[in-house]
Amino acid sequence: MPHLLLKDLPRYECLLEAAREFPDLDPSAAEAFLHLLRTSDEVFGVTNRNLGDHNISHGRFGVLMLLWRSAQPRPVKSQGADECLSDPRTPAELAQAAGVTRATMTGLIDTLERDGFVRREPDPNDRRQMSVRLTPAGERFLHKFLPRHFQSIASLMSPLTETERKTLVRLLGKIQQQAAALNLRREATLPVSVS
Amino acid sequence: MPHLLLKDLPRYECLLEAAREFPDLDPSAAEAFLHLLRTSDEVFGVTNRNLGDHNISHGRFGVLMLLWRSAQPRPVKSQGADECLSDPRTPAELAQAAGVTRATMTGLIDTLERDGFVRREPDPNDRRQMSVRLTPAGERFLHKFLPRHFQSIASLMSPLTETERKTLVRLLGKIQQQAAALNLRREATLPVSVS
DNA sequence: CAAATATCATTAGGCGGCTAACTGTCTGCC
DNA sequence: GGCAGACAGTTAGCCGCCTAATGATATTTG
Repeated sequence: MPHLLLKDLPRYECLLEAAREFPDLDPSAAEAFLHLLRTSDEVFGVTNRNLGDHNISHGRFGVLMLLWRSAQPRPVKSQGADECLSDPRTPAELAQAAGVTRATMTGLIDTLERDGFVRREPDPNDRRQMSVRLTPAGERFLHKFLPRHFQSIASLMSPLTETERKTLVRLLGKIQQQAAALNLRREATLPVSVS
Repeated sequence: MPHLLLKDLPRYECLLEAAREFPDLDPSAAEAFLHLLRTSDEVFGVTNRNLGDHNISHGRFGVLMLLWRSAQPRPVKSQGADECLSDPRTPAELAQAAGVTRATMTGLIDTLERDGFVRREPDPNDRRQMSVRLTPAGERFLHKFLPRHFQSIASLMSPLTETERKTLVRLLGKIQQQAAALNLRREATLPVSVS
């Protein structure tokens, strides 16, 4: 299920050698970069295989999770301040929460509806909008699948101690912040030169 | 360019709460898992945008890199033991090195050839095989693009010190090994039950 | 030597990303 | 009240990933 390339990562000495030809190449940065993409790809593959056994993809699973969270009755403190996350129900909200375009969400909901996990209902107040909901079958699927999913994640991270996990999250956070900053800077500069 | 979902990660307290309902959920493992996928997706997006400016995708770029490495004259120590990596030339070798299927590689080479970066040539010894080579245009593209690419990577990793980069690579390595082990175990057990 | 098997590249069809363009509906402003 | 613009969802078309099947060619083996 890989989404990107370079199965065999170049050894560090090779990066050093290549850096002689390309002064912009920072070997330790490149090493971290390659390992990050490679590892996440491998991890993605593991969970994707589990999902594949149940004929579901990562994207569809994400939608089900968002809808499931919305469907929870929120027993206590239901009106107390902001909950953990809001309750997306419309395709646009789901797309926003999932980090995907609305067009893509349309496709995901299409297949989920076809497979009976989800139902579209027109919104009585705003006839532009739809309301998407989990069906009982969708809920049954999640209850059956989630324990297995969580076990996979726990197994994947089992080689790391609690401290190491915190360290990993902290380092990843720094990269994430930098990536977001770079993306923002592009969005700020590009639209001027486009069109 | 995201490939997976969950733009807004759940806060740690939410994971703790959810863990009460699902005993299999290990909160720190789930946190690390989500951050890993999210971060790599963001990083992927940054480099993919740079590539997109030049009308090239990550997958195609990987193929060009593999071919470029093959085309290098290897000035010194050219016969001395194993080089950094071997020299894939046929679609099957490229697919193997890139970690995609041969069918996918056919598609990648199709578009690269259409855009003039690559050329297919029949192998005179084995008429089943093709030989894929960089064109001068492909080489020119790499020489123009690589410095920019390396700068992006260096910028992405700039918030991390050398020590932190080593730590990150070490922790990722542990996860990668575990993921590979899980994938292998599946491959060992599944084929028995299949067909 | 011929038949079975393996291997190479490709094709066909599905899925899930994307962008761009379209349709219908609401909103805000004159 | 009516129209311009914003917004929701969809559609169409491209790309890259997959699996499965196909046809051509090598290789192994009886």
